[in-house]
Amino acid sequence: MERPVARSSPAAGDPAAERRPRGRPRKTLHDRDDGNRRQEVLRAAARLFRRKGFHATSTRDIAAAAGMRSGSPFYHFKSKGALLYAVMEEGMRSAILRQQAALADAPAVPQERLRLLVRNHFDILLGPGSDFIPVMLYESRSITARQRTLLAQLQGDYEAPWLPVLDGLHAAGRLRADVKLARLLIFGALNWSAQWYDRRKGASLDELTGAALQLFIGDCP
Amino acid sequence: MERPVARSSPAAGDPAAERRPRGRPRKTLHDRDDGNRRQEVLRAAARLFRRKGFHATSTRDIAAAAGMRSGSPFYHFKSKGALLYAVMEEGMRSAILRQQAALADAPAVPQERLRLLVRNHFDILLGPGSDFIPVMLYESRSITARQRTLLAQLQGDYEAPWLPVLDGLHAAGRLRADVKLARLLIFGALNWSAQWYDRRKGASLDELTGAALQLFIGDCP
DNA sequence: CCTACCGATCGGTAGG
DNA sequence: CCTACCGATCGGTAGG
Repeated sequence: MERPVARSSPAAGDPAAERRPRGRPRKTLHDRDDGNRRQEVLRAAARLFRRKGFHATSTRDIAAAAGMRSGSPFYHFKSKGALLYAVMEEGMRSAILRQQAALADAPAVPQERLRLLVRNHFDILLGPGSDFIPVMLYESRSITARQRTLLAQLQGDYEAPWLPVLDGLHAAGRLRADVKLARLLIFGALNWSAQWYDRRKGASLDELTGAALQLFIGDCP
Repeated sequence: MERPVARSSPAAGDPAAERRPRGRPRKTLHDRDDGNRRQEVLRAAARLFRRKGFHATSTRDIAAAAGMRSGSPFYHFKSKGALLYAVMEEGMRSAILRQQAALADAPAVPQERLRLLVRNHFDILLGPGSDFIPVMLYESRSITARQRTLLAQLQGDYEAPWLPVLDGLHAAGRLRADVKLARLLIFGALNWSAQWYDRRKGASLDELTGAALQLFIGDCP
């Protein structure tokens, strides 16, 4: 949808390309049009949007980070805004898949399911390659209302498995607060970690998960 | 420091000012140079920075919101960045004062002190005129390292009263998690509310406070 | 605080 | 995907 229906034929056979004097650096001689360029643009954008913010990042920054010229990102995405949305959507789809995988072999006891959900959430937010979801969390002002609606559906899918778990803990008396508010407060506690967590120092994700579980559902009895 | 040492004399006596044909709207005939214009710029900036973000807000937007021409904000602030920092610093100084006032007649029991701190935090974050602190929380990427250092000191002052309270709750067994991590998670849960709370619907700040207290220190026994 | 203005940067596009 | 380019906008300033 962001990509033209038909692409021009590959540059192969273009004599100028073979004689190119000092081309920009390429990883290999044959990686052009290998279909990964779009992903590279997406990854570069996620990284820069997270570090500097959407409006502080120029499409030229993104192009340079992906080893392209300034106009080339627009071959893959029809606008800067479409690129931002693509980062967010990709982040959500990946998060949902990873969450489903994490729950696949989970026990039914809500306390352990919550631990898996929290641990997975931290991993999505703070683990390697974790730029996409923070961008979604912190740049939502910059997308259109329609895009926000579409994302809200994916977020609903992501939150769906949390609700029965929290309800179960509430029913068991381990979560005293109103479940609706508790959910919002819990996501806040987790999401905010993207602002302060430093992978190279401090607690591990397991320690973080343990602290969160203790904070939310204690171990009083 | 952001304002020139000496100001030119007031416009009084300037004949052109008296003959001004159709001036931009003024609230009164005598409010020029009344010293409030700087505050109006600051408030307009806080409002716009919060709603649209720092980089998505132009100094022209701010000028218009304050009823000025495009160049005039620079009479009060030497740059857009200085204006952003002024919003953040003003927000922190105000928050510290309000917190001190809230604690002035507080009981010594940690549970009730935490309730006061949380309730006051929500008020600072979500109450009327609450644009300054959200800007500080969500636009910190856009200030310089030196400014971040200065703000960190004010944030330290703000967090200072929380630490003995959390330590007390930990010692009493009401807060099981590591205190350092608990503090970060708690502030996350509270600060994230700026993203979803809607004053016109949903819970009141008292209900929010109650839910937060239940979530963090339960009421198990 | 306004007027008039400047240089720089930016998103985006035509054509190949 | 590059080259060459455009119109718009932006932060900021001189001078009054």
